[in-house]
Order: sequence, then structure tokens, then C-alpha cells
Amino acid sequence: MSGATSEQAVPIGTASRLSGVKVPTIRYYEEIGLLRPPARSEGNRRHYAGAELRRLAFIRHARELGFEIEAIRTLLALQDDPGQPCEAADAIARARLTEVEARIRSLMALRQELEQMVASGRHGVVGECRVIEVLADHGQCAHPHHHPPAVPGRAATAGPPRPKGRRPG
Amino acid sequence: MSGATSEQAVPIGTASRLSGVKVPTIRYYEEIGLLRPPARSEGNRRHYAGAELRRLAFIRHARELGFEIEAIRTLLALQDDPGQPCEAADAIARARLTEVEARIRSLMALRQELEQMVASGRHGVVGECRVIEVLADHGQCAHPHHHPPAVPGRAATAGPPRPKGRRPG
DNA sequence: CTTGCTCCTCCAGTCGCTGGAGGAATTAGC
DNA sequence: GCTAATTCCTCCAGCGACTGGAGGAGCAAG
Repeated sequence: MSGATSEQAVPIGTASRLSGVKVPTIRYYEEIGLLRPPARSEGNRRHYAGAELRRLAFIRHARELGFEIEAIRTLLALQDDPGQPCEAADAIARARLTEVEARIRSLMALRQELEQMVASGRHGVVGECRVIEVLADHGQCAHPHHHPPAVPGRAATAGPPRPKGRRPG
Repeated sequence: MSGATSEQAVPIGTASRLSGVKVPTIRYYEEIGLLRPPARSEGNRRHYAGAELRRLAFIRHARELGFEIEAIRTLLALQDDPGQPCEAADAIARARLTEVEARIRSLMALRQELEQMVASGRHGVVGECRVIEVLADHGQCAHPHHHPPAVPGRAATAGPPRPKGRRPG
């Protein structure tokens, strides 16, 4: 909207360089409907102009912050319709913040355990290796960072490590 | 090694409950060679005894700590051979610790940005929504948490968000 | 003896890309 | 004008680490 110097359309490679999003990823975003199909040249090449480039930068930034594709889809829809109430966008961001906070807590617990593992200094052989030992015996963990994996009689049916997909941020 | 009360073989469902690893996941571990194929009953059912159950617990714990399958493969091989030097295991654990530390730093930067996004209080419409605004304009980020996505003339060919695969810990 | 549970194998799908094959079009240099 | 290099096109398979469903066999209890 404001003073963008270059409002001309650029090919996909340039869009990639400008946004930091790889070429196949840009095409992928188009395929899944995050990015609208851009205009094509005579020779069938995609050409991206200001609006699409801004959209791409938006997506990139949101991905860096770890928003899922579906969340970004919602955010983009909201952006396209500036009269909408802002609550939905706020809610998405707050949900993401909660996730990030939980993840930080979890990682800090893991860090502590890993630190204790590697802190015991160099010892010759695996037979007396603290790393292997601690991995083999969960009871040696100082703190209950993750749910106890259940040892003796019966156990929790619930969650193994984590569900699925990657998590960028 | 020490006093395991039940040394009898159990079926896969029980092994799952004991270890906290889902049944299909146990079969998957066997398929990719992390777990050795256990003995089978007459009716072709898997039966897990002490050693395999311990191996499964080891894998589970290592996965919780975010070790990749290939790292776990190495750790298991080391465990099987207690005369080996411990360095390899230490190195794997230290590498993982470094990863976790980097991830914590990155997440804390994201948290900060997300906090700023949501901190601006409730405002009516998307048109003046800080969340959307900040996402659209990377320049509004307080700190350079992620590499600048390249705006004007030329830009970095290098890395978008993150490479691949999931990351549990 | 039937009901209901667990188990078997096989295979496709998840998420968010990534990269290769095979070919067309554009651009750069001579 | 011609060639060579680069960029682009589409299609499709693969990554990691599972997850879950279909369709069927086995087994233990009532």
C-alpha cells in the first residue's frame, strides 16, 4: 500500500530471494491455497507483484514464529478483511504463546537432565557410562520432567513423546 | 540386571502399557531394526521378555529426551557392548544438549515477540490489529531473533524456517 | 459356543516441505 | 542469429517418526 519502490512483477526465483522462501515451497504454498495463483507470463511463468510478495513475507514470518499452516490460513483471511474483529487473531497468537511457553518449560527440564548426564566427567567404558545408565533407568532422573513411563504393575495408556509434524519455532 | 520381578514374556499390548510406547510404534521400531524381533507364540504373537522390555524403556526415554532414531541406534549398540569407550555416548548427549540450548534460546526470542504481539490489548478490528501488523512487517520485530528475511535489493539465498522432521524434546 | 478382545499384516496418511526427472522458455554472450 | 547457461515448468516420490484403518486370525471368558 505505502511506498514500495518496486511494484513490478518478479519471477519466482526473485520472489524466493526476496522472501527467503525456497522456490518449491512457494509453489507448495500455492498448491495448498495459502498463496493465490499469480499472473503468468506468455511462457507460463509465475510473476509476483507487490501484494503477493507481501503475502509471502507474512507467511514466512508467521512460519518463523511457529504458526501452523492452518493458523496462517486464518490469519491471512483475517488480514484480507480488515473490518473483522481482531479477537480471532489475538486468540491464535495467544494460543501460540502458550505453546511456546510450555515448550520452553519442557526443554528446560530436558536440558537439566542432559546436563546431569554429561556432567559426570570422562569415564573409560560404556559399562560405567552415566549417559547410557540414565537412559536405561528412568528412575535416575532427578525431576519428573516427563510423565513417568510406568515401570512395575500397570501403566498409563496415555501419550508417548509427541504427536506429529515438525515444529519450526 | 538387578531385581526385575517379572521376567516372563508379555504380549505386545502389555509391553505397550508397561513402556508407554504405542503398539504400532513398537512394531515400527522392530521394522526399522531398533528392536530385535521378539520370540513368537504358537499363534504368531510377539512376546517380550525382560531384555526387550528394558530396551524399549531405553528407547522411550531417549525419545523423550529428543534423541533421533539414528542416535538411539548408536546408543543401543554402545549399550550392547559395555567394553567400548564411553566417548561416543558422551558426544551424542553433548550434541543433544547443544541443540536443546539453541532451541531454548530461539524459543525465548519467539516468546518475547509473541508477548509483544498480544500485549497491546484488545482493539476492535483487524485493520488496526497489532498481531496482523507485526506479522506483515518484520521490521516491527523488536529483536533480530531470526535472520532478516531480506527486503530491498538482494537477499540471502540461505535458510528458510527449518530443515525437516519432527523434534520431540 | 459365542462374544469380544487382542493380535496379526499391510498399507496409506500425517505435516511441511524438499528435491529429482524430464522438458520448455528465457537470457547472456559471442 | 545461434548457442549455452540458467531459470522455469509439471509431476511425483521421499523425509522423520510415527499413526491409524482394513480385514482377518487367535484366544480367553462367560
